[in-house]
Amino acid sequence: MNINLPDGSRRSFEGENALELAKSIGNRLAKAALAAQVDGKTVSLITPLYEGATVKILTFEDEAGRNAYRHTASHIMAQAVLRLFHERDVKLGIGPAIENGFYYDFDLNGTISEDDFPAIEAEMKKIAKENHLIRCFSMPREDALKWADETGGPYKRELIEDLPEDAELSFYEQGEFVDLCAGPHLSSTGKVKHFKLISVAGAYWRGDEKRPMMQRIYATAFDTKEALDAYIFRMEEAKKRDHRKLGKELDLFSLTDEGPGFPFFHPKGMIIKNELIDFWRKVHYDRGYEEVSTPMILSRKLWETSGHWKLYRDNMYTLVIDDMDYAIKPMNCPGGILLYKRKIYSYRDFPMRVGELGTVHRHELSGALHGLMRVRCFTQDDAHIYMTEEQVIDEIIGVLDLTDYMYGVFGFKYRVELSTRPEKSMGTDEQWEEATNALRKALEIKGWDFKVNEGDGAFYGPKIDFHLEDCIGRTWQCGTVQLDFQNPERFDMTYDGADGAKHRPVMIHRTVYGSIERFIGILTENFAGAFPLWLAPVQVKVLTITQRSDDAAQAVATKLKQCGIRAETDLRNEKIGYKIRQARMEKVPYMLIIGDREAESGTVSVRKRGEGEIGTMELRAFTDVALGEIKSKEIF
RNA sequence: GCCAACAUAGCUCAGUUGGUAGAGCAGCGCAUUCGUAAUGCGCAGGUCUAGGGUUCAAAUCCCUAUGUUGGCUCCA
Repeated sequence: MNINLPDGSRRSFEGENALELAKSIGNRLAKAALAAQVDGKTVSLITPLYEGATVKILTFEDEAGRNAYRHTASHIMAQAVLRLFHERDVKLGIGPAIENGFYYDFDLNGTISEDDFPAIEAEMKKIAKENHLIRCFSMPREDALKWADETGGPYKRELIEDLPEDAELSFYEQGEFVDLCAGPHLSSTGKVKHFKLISVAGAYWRGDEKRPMMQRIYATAFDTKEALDAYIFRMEEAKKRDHRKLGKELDLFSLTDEGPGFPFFHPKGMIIKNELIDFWRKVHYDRGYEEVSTPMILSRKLWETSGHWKLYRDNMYTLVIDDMDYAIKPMNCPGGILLYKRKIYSYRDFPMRVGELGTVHRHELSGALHGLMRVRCFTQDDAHIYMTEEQVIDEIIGVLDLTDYMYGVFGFKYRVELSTRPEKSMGTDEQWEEATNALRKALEIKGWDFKVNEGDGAFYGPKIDFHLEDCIGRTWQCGTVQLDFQNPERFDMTYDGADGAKHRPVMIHRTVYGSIERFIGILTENFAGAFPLWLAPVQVKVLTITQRSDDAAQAVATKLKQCGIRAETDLRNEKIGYKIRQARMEKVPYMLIIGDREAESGTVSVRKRGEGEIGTMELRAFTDVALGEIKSKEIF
């Protein structure tokens, strides 16, 4: 048979499938081969090839190869669960490969716990060792439904029913186990060698909270033991950077049982928060933003006008004052709009950029709370931009540039998503269409890659979201740009146009940090607590070797503070090694060590975080370096 | 909110099959005055998350509540 290889070359070989092709190319490739890509479609290695096809052999290096490997591992896991718990009426859900692993959803009597993992893993090893051939076949719809009723179960039946009439219903079989599955899979169970079950969790069937809750087993699989061990080690290491752990160790913030989801900021955490705010103010002032502040509590009437009372009620904390209903603000916009309405605007005032560091309260579900990442009280670095329709694209681009610039200062990579109309929303389809297109167009002009997130917009408009990663790769939405055609109408906002007539302004809601709390969480994890100098709560620690140098050390610290550098002294009667160790654990960027020699010559011995001793110098030389580093917001 | 697991000193954690609570670090005191990741000795510190129940006896077993963790849902 003749086929084309990805590099464009043609190849003839004896045989009919990709496995035989791989063997003809080389033994190592045949061993590493997991699946094949035939004219762009991923298939099993034993799927027959056809004359003239372009074929790429997939290994664990390829995403599609990894997915096939892990998908097969998930079938092996399901097979093991069926064997072990056959008396518990196991019904299968779905079991896909995901980033870094795979899962399978089960519905069964009783619960699966982590205590069951060793038995499941042992059974999986057995199934792998039995080395069942994995065969793909398809069934007519009628037979497939019959299969579902007899063995597949109600969830599989639902999946079959939801597939289009003309869809091919493919099944994969390994030993006694058969599953409805689009595939592709490895050629046999023996190819799956290194796997580990990670956790069990509840998961609603098809992600719908009104449907039954399944038990999901998360697991991972790799092609070599080394890769599996390395992954497990990496995850363990990553957990050491968890902001909840570092927040406690570095004394930045805390959460108490008395206020679930309501964070407390300690003095050191407050320094970081204030530095972020100072930076934010400077950047926004430079870009033509003004700053306002609106009240925490406003009346029900306002929230009815804005639509929150109807569409956001479950998340609002309400209270009664003088027999009238009020709500603690869950968003800043309605208050901001009241400010807008205090006077009459001209088109000449536009675009008008109004910022607000607004603290909002939202009743988030208890199970959703997560350190500083998901809280019930947080400060948004909000801003509302009022403009004419012609100014919309430029203003969106301005916000995208601003966000890109600010994230760049922290060295963050981010992912962009465009979120469209949700079910609970207001406005006409045309308005949504127009607003969504404006956002899309701005992204296209920037030439940025973005993912469309259907139905994830705010209830008053579509949005562009910026997502940042935490220590173990979970992403959190931070910055957002939301286009709002609704509120200007609901609040009857106007401006005077060049034609002398009243016009409706367009409104953008936007944040860069998103929530200062969440951003601090992301910062902490990304820097593993070793904040760049400008953010470090303690920038310099002055350590003495003996108490003879106390006066000199105190003089140095005073001088540093006069220069605007956050300095602390450690004058305890302890050995220098002990003080250094402690300052290192506190991740202080610079240590200045003062002994008799330095005290006498008026110098400081400098230790830099991550580098160790960098030499003895005049204090003035050190402050020049430090102040330069602070000013430039150097990351490393 | 839902599913599961967990909750012991300021922190990190021990605590066998139920027999009445322990370590390290941190803190305090004393000695030591030391040159780049831990000086020694001593002292103090806990209604074992809360409330019920079983038992002669509960940190340990059972219920309930609260909180936390991993997910689902949701979201900045």
